[in-house]
Amino acid sequence: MANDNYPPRARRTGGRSARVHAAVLAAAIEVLFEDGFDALSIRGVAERAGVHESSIYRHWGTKADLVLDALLSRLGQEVPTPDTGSLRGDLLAALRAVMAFLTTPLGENLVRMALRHDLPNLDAVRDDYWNHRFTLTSAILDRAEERGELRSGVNRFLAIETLIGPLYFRFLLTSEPLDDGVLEAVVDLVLTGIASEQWDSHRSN
Amino acid sequence: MANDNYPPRARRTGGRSARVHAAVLAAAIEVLFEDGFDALSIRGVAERAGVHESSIYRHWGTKADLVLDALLSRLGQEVPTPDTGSLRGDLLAALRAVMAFLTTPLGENLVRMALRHDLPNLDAVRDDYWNHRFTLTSAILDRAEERGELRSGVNRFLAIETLIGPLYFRFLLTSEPLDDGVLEAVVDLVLTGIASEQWDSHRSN
DNA sequence: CTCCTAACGCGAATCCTCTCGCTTTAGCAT
DNA sequence: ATGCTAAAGCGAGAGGATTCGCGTTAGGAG
Repeated sequence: MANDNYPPRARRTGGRSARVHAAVLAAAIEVLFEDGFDALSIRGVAERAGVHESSIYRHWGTKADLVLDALLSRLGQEVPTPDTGSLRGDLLAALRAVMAFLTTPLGENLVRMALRHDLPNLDAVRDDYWNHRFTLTSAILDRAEERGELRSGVNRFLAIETLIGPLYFRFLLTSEPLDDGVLEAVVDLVLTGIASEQWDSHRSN
Repeated sequence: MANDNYPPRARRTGGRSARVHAAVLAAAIEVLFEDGFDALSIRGVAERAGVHESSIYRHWGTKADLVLDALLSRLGQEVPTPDTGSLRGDLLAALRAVMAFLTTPLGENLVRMALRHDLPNLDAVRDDYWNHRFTLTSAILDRAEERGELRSGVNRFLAIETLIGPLYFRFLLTSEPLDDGVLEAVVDLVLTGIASEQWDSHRSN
């Protein structure tokens, strides 16, 4: 491969391509929210978008990739990170926001897509997302520490995982309802736990 | 429907049917562990089992149902519930057992199947499983309470969820490694949390 | 030992996913 | 405007899931 860098011909991202791209994503979201992932067929999306099937396969390769991209294209609005003035209030509000997101068609579909392990490019996206979310949630703990509400040296990562974990556990694996009482209980449990110096051996923050 | 209860003709569960049934499940497990769920085809399983494709469809209906049944048929050995003498030791051992199970082909496949929401009969199976597991794990807390290591009134359900949740969260949604240090940290966090009387408002055990 | 019929074997047919090679349209650089 | 060619349209085709109707085999009850 002596000459690998030909002058790369200009990609065509505007005009027809952009139109097709947008129409397909919009149609995919529609079908997905109406009928669900299993019932979504590429042919159906193609027809609804007024586009040929093979165009979809050329651009996205597989049904899963298409749906993932469609969902991500809608992930504009963040799950908010609140500032209520107290650590407990902030954590509770944050968990409520997660719960609200999960009970959304977008949220539920996104989480279920994130569970797949057959999408090579998904790993990077997922890691980015969680890093972002952990950073945002860490701010809650930072503020509490500045306020003197939380001692220093608390491993944010583990604390946040212990808050979020039970929530996703219920949502994904259990038929138990996800009510507000559970959120409060988990918050109080973790709050007490991280307040103790017994936990200092697990810093590694 | 005046006469709904005909004398039900005897089902044929022995002989050839039993042979076919067993051969299919065995073949399904083999293919599943060798090639994974996506690569498993009904035709392949049928051929390996020396059985006709339509027999599989008649008995199981869908690929997902077949795989679920095959996995459940192997779920003989329980995840052990240890008795180390201390609450911390028991909980740690229990989480280690869960982790060990998850890193097993059987365990991982089973969990991923449990996430599906397109299997109508799965819900009951899953609920049974978790009830069973929660009962077993509750025994750890019961013993600790008898030993005087744990105050009374602790909501076992929530405590166990908070222990297990972060584990599954990492396993399913994060690329973070699931090492022993995490388990210890979670156990210590929950242990401190449930020891506090601040948590008494969330009994409802 | 003998029926009755449940469960199996067989193959056609439908509906998708996904791939390919070829033709046509239409961005974009000049 | 005009040419180059990326990206879209089109249709054939392989392969797997799932369904059905029909003929055959072999449990199991009497």
